[in-house]
Amino acid sequence: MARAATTSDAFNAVAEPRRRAILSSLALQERPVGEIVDLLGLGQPSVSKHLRVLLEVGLVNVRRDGRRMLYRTNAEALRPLHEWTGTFERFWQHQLSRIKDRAEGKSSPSNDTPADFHPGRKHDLDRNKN
Amino acid sequence: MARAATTSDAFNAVAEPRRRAILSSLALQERPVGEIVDLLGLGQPSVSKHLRVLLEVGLVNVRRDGRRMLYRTNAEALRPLHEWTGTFERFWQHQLSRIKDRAEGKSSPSNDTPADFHPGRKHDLDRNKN
DNA sequence: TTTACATATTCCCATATAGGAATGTAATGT
DNA sequence: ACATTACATTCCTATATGGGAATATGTAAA
Repeated sequence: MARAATTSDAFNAVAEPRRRAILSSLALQERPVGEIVDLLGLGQPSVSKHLRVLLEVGLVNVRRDGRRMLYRTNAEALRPLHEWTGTFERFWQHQLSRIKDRAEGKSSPSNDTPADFHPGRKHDLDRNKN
Repeated sequence: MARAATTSDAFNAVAEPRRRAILSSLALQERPVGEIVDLLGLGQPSVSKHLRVLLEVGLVNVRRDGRRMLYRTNAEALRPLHEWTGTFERFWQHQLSRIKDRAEGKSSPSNDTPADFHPGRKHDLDRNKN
């Protein structure tokens, strides 16, 4: 099998650095495609295609304004990522505090297994794949 | 150009769901490969290859114990991911309060909320193979 | 209508998968 | 030495990708 589609979930979508750059540029304000092209110095078709991927996984929204399409980041779609990585937070905190604890003669605290990420609902975009 | 290598960074490495499962299973304690194979029900070569990817981006560590290789998650390598997604946190918090405000009947002064537009409702996105 | 502008889509293709089978390699046991 | 255990690597292949050029689509202006 090949790699999972970039449109399969937010994890795959943000694996591409330009898409992360696009998301950052659209977090504060919506922008037309051409502005993203100028800002990031990418080709227009390339930006359009990246936006399409982001749109399919719900990471951005669009609305039309005349002949322009205004895109905007939908931060909510990044929460699964933040929460999954957050499951590991105490492990790296542990490492930092372990040195201190050791110096203070404390015993190691409780542990629990990080959650497996449940992909949850995919967008209802893949109706076409049988 | 093709897609970036899975080994190019943590973002690409964790895009694969099995690798995320592996990371979760190794966060708490180190395990030999065979145990991961049993736990996740994957093929041994497959697990070895995933571990190799994770190792290359620093998401796991290894140490040899006799004929076994004991792997362990290095949570620290997930911090960049957590921090990057964290930069968007205030945006989804913003959205949540907006939703709450609406549910509580508070009036929203101006319409700074771009109409939520989701593709795939009107037309089917034909994702055909060429 | 004709033209210009803004964006989306198509075509082409070199590249990196991910899985399974087969095989290689290292360490241990007898 | 030989068999066994535990992993790693190689070979094979269908598939999705991302970029650029060319083209299509859609909307507004002349």
